Amino acid sequence: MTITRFAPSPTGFLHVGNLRTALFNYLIARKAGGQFVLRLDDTDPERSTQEYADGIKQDLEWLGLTWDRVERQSDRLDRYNEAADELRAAGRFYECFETPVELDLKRKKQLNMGKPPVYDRAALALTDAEKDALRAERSGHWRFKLDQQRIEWGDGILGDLSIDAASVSDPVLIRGDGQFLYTLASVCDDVDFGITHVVRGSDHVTNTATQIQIIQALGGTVPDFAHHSLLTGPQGEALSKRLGTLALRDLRAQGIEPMALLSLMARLGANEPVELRSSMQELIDGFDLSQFGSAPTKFDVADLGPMTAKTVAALPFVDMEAALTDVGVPADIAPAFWEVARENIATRGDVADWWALCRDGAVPLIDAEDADFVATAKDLLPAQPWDGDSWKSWTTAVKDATGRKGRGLFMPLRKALTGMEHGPDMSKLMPLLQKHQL
RNA sequence: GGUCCCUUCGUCUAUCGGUUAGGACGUCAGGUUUUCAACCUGAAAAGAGGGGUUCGAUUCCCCUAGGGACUGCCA
Repeated sequence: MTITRFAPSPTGFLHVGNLRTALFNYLIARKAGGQFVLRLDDTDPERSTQEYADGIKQDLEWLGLTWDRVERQSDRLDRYNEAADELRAAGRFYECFETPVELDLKRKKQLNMGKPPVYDRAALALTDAEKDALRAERSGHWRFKLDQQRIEWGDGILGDLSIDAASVSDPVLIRGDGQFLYTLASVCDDVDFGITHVVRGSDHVTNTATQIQIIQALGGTVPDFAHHSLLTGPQGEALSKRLGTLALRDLRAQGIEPMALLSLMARLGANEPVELRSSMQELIDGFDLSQFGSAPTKFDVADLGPMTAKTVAALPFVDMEAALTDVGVPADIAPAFWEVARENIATRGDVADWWALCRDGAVPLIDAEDADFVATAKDLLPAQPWDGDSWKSWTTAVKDATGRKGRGLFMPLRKALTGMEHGPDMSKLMPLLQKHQL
C-alpha cells in the first residue's frame, strides 16, 4: 500500500512552500488509495510549541488535507534510542567531542585551503583513554559513519541521482545534550510507519543520500524518493525572504479560497496548465508527479486573487446563505442579491460592501462634464422601489431627453447610482437598491 | 571553495536530431452583449552565450555565464 507523510516541524506556521510538499504527498496517497500520515517533527523542544502544532492542523483542515494518522516524534524517543543502539552495534556510530566552535574553526580552515568543509573524522582516531578523558569534561555527540561511496537513487522528479558520500560530512544524529536529531528520527519513522514514497523539497537531496545509508544500516526498506523544485518569488528571488507574508493563515485571512490555492499548487511547475478545480477529487485525478520539472518554480501570490474570485463566483447560493444573513441581507432578496454580487467580488467577505451599497445607496460619482446630464437624469429617475424594468425605462427616458446613447449614456448613470465604474448588471442591481443618494 | 539541480514566448511549459518550435495564463486588437464584467475570434511573443558531434541540433557532448539548493550538535 502507498503510504506518504507530511512532516512539518511545529516551529512556525505553514506557508505556501510547505503546502506544496503537503499537497503532493496527500494527492499521491489519495490517488493510490493509500494513507497519508501527518508527522510532527518536534525533536527540538526549544523551538517546537503546541500552538504551532495546533496551527498546522488547523491550516491543513482548512484546506481539506485530511490525514489518516498523526504522530509526534517527541513520543518516540525510546525507539530512537533503540535505533542508536543498532547503529552502534553495527559499527556505524561514533562519538565525537569537538565543540561547535572547534568545528566551525575546522570548516573555516578547510575552506581557506580550498578544501570542502567535510568533517575530518578526527574522533575516529581517539583511543579509549582519550575518550574517557574528554567525557570527563564534556558530553559527546554521535555521528553516523557514512560508507564513502557514491549513493545512487532514481528520483521521482529529478531522475537518476548520484552523490558521493565522501563529499558529505558524517551526519550528527545525537547532540551532546542527548537530543535526537531530525535525520535519525525521520529515518526511524519512515521505516516504522512503512512510508513508501517520500516527496519533499530539493533542499533535502543531500539529506536523502545520507538517509539512504542510515535506512540500510537499520535494515529498513528504502522508499521511493522524489524532490520537487523550490518555489521562488515572481522575480526568481528566494521565497524565504517573503515567507512571512505567505503563511497559510494570512492567505486565509485575506479571503483566499482553499480550492484556488490548491488548484494553483497542484499544477504550478507542472507541464499541464493550471486549471481551477472545484473539488479535491478533481485535483487527485489530475495529479501526476512525473509532470513536474526540476527547475526552480516561480510563485506569484497575486495569481491567487483572480482564482479566488472565480472560485467565489462559482459558489452556489446555499454555500453563501449563512454569510449573507450574517451581513444583514434580508432572506427574501438574498438569492437575487447573490446572483448580482457573485460576479463582482474578489472574496466572500466583499458581499458586505455590496450589501452596504444596496442598503444605503452610494455617494454619486459625477464627472464635471456630466453634471447637467446627470441632473436631467435625476429628474427622470422613477421613485423607489425599483423593479427589473426600472433601469431600462429610466435609461430610455434619459436617452430620449438628452440624445445620449451607448457608453456615454450608461456610464455616467452607473457612476451616479453606484459611485463606481465597474459593477453588476444595472438592471439587476437596481431592484436591490433599498435607497439611493442621487 | 566543494557537491547536486536547473536555463524554450512576460509566466508555467511541450518537443524521445529533421516541426510554420505547440499549448495554457497574461498582454494587445477586433467582435458580441443597449452599461462594467464575462464570452468569442485573431495577433504579437521564446530555444542564455560559445565551441564541438552530425547531412542536419532547442534536442547529444564540452566550456562559459546566470539561477536555485546543500555544505549545522536546525528541520
